[in-house]
Amino acid sequence: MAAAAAAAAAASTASSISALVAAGRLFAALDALPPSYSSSQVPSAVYASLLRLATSHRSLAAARRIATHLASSTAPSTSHSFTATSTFLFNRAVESLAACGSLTDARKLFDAMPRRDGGSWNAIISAYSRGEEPTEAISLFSAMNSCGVRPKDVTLASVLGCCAECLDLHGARQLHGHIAKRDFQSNVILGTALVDVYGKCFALSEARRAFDGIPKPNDISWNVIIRRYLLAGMGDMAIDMFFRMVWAGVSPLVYTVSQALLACRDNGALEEGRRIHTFVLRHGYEQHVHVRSSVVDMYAKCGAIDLAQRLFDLAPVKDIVMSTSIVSGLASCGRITDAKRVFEGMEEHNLVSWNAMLTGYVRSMDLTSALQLFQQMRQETKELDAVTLGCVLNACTGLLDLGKGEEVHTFAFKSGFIGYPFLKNALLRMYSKCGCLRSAERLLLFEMGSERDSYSWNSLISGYERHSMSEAALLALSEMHYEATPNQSTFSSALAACANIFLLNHGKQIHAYMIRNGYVIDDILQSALIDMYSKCRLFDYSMRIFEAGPSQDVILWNSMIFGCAYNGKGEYGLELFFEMSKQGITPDSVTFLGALVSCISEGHVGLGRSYFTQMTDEYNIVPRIEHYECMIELLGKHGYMVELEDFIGHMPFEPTTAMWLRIFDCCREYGNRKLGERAAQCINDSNPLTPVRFEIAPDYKYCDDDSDESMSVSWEG
DNA sequence: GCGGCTTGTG
Repeated sequence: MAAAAAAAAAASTASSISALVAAGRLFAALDALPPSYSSSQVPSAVYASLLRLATSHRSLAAARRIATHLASSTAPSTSHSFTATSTFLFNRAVESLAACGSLTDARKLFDAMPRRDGGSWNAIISAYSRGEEPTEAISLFSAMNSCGVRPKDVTLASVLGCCAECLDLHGARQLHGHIAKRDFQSNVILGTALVDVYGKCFALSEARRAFDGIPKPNDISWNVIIRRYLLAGMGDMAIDMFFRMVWAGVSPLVYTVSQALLACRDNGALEEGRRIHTFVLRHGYEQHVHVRSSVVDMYAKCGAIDLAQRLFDLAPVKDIVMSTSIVSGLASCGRITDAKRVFEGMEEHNLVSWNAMLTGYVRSMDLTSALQLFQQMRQETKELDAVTLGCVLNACTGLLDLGKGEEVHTFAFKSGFIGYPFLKNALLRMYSKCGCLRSAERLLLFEMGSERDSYSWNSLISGYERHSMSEAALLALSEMHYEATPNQSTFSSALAACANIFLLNHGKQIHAYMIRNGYVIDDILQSALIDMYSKCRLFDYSMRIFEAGPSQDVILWNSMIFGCAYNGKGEYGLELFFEMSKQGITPDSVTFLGALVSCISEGHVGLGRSYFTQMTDEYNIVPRIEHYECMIELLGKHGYMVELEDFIGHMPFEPTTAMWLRIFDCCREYGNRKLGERAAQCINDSNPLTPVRFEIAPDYKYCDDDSDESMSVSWEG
């Protein structure tokens, strides 16, 4: 009779709790729970519904009350009374505590359970894997295996996710073993999770094997392998997989189409990009704004800028992303004015579009405009980031403006953007180029730590090389070896360093090292080798390298023309100069410099003058200081003093002190007093502490254009 | 989920 009454009371308690739960009144329902010391039992369905409600309210307090109630009323100290039902409820409580934010509570409850099943392990492992402690999830997984509990597919999937997060390749391989043992390989979700974890750990061949092991990969599986290839920098494989996917009859996700187009962009794969574009049009993907943007971006970056521009003009909606793609595309192929027009026509600008325009100016070497745009940007927006600062730094680097570069450094430090490694690299490069090698060293050695990479070392090495510290450059190369892989840039600077100090054997060793290790000797390396061998007087070697790769690259020809000049074969250099124009290769300012140098050594004054005219008038190349120096040398060395005076009179700037010194010497040699005294005056103005005095050399060479001088020469020791 | 981001030759 009493038992029946108790049962009835319990039933009524249960139904009133259920009603409160149904009404969503969590705490009222909790208050209705019978005291845990009473003998009245709460049905498991009620606990379960309470826990669900606590979880949906994310109420840790509620979850704790339920867990405590559950623990005391199931009396876990007597493990024989701990039934499968209790285990089930405890598992739900563990999940709920974790979902409400307390991994600690979940873990305490899990540890207190006298009996656990696969679900318990799964609950706690999933909790850790969703929380911030993937490593703990992995070690719990090992503990579970030691207890002889066989993992379920969901557990394996969540632990795989943890391995991906910690880049735990070893763990992933072990899980792969479990998956194979349990014959879960045909499970497409697990198979895909495996591909993802291998891919994240950059073990792409294992990722591919796992992918190939999935009997029927779905769109997500394909998406994962394509994305992983792309993120690992293997764009060619990503593109290949995209076509295989289409071939296999699986419809790509919109996201996957964008990824494939990105891969084409990164690889400069215009042809494949075109094919994907056709696919996009045929299958209606062009309605997705992301895909359309990616198509435009792909064309813009693969050199089909006109096509990109046409698609852009036709686009019904020109959003900020697509416009930014066009701006950067136009700027990167030198059409900076067009880029500016699109940029100024945009309805709105954001950080990325400002940065794109800034980068455009920097790439076009219009550095003053870059700095002006930065000023404008500062006025119009408060936003700025590490990329912005990197652009400004690059402008400072190009202008060799150390002062402004240091200002950016200070700002980057104060604003915290210096935390971006690539910005530290930009700083390092700025200091290196500006010849401030001490600051560059300090940055690399003491402030970059593990962040330094081949970019950092390359900047330092090339800085040393450019600033006559060739030994330091080679020393840095050997130190770099311990922590970063040298690349083509590294070797071209190192070869230049060898050339500077005539370290032929060292240069040969670098050459051999590159061949042994399968480095591609591209045009720039080839020209560095030509330069090194010809400066070290191994003219035959440099000729052999020049002739080995028939190249259209003007740099290679430039190096060879200079190589001839170093080896007293100016005539041959001039033949090469003639030959290259015959082959349709456009000479650049350096080519003309080489031609002028050859004319100097061979005494072809008239030819040199006509090259100078040709350069400015036909090729619209603005002569640099070096060209003017060459012309002064050409005319002065061979005694064309009237022409020399005329030439410097027509220069757009006053000759530099170095030029005046050379002119001074030539005037002494050829007995030109008027110009010589003017030179002396200029030299003394700029260097008053060690004045020079003009005197005609006693053995001066007579020059008929200068007749005002007789033999009234005085010579003081 | 699309856009901006560093190293090399004379």
